[in-house]
Amino acid sequence: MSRARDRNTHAAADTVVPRATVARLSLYLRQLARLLRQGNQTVSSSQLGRALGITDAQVRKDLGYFGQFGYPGIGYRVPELGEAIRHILGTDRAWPVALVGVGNLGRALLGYRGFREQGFQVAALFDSDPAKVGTICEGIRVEPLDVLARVLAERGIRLAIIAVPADAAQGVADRLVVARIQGILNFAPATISLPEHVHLVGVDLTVQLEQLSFLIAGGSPAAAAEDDGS
Amino acid sequence: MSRARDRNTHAAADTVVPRATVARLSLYLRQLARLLRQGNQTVSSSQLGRALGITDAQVRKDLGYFGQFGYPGIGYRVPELGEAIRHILGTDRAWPVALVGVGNLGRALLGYRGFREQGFQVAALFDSDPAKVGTICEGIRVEPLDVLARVLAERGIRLAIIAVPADAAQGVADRLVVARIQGILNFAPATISLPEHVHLVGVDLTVQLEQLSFLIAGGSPAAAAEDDGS
DNA sequence: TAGATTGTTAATCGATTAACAATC
DNA sequence: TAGATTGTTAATCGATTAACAATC
Repeated sequence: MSRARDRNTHAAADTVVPRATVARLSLYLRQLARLLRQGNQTVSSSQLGRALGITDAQVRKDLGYFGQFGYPGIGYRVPELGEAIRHILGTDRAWPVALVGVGNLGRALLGYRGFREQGFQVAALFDSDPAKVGTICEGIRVEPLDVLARVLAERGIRLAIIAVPADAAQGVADRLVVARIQGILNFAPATISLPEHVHLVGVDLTVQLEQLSFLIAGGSPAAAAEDDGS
Repeated sequence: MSRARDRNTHAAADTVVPRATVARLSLYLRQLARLLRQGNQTVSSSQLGRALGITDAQVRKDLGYFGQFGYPGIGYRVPELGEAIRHILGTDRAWPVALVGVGNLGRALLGYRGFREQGFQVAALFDSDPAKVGTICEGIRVEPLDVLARVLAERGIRLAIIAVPADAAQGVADRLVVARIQGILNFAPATISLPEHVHLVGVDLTVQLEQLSFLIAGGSPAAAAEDDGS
């Protein structure tokens, strides 16, 4: 379809892509959306990098893992590169996801517009609390964990979000694995272990919070030793 | 006080600690809490590493940035190491934080127990929506952004959480900087830029979600090129 | 003492950056 | 054509792992 796509579009099948590269792909996509809104038709690796605080070489290297998308002397065509990245990330499709845990955090995630914008649609809700089972949130009935496997299969769900308390997280993960889940986004502040073939991405607020605390509490080993000066 | 603390407890003042090391410190702390609950008095670097899926050398190296906490032949004393890490992370103190943006996500964060458990206490709420200003959430009055500087100073707040829409994030960040904030935890899916001296930790759900999508959509460059084979 | 385990230095691995021929 | 910018290889940088003398 697009010119760049016609060209050599994949590296060797066994090339390993660093996680950091995939994370930056999301940032490129976000910046491309902004550029498109502003009416820019092309962008160079150095412009893209400058906006995100990374080098131009990094931008080109990241994209280079997936193919050739640019035009020497010109740069990248904004709409075309956006489409290509969306395809790489798999966000050019709709992903139905299951949300396990309809507590405080779970309900907030359910109301989070960003999910739908990114092509993720919560298609099933689960909770272990009998008082919550049967209630309706955002139009979806809360199901008990027993029917996990059946519901996932019926609704073609391959992704799950865990938003349960830390001590319940591993148990839920195990049940999701049995129900043949393929990827888990874990919000519980817990280290969970999974078989190789199930992908895990963790959003650990505790860790992030402690990072920040560390940074402002002093941040250097010396400061940690010096103690309460001030 | 404790024996380990008496010994050489800090590296050279200019040693740079990798962010990844700080993140792992949080995981060590979490595992130590579990061990303590189970009644373990000591733990070795290899036990700690095995529980978290990292090498024993990594554990010792991470701790080595901050001092000597172990006992050759024995390992680490669980309560003592826990205390030491809490001190390094700065979570042995209470941190009052400001929460900007009392929407869906903001209110969920407000109700999140994990914050308080980690020593963070939301001590001020802000929102730009006049309809929300003056309302009370969890016992705290929502203030307008105009009074940011005064309220932060009055309540001794050095940390802020941004939970506003993406297009408002940079503006809020700028106002926080003017109000002399020292660290920001940003939940808005936006790249924000700050002066050097203000610390930033981002929790970017979009990026995490796209990571997961990438992993299950294929994950390899080849899969991205192969297209819809399923 | 013998066995276990630390703290730390050296070796390895992987990711970022620089450089530049090829291309528009 | 001259100027700009890519894709990619080589050089650099930083983080992880291995190894081992010192210590309990």
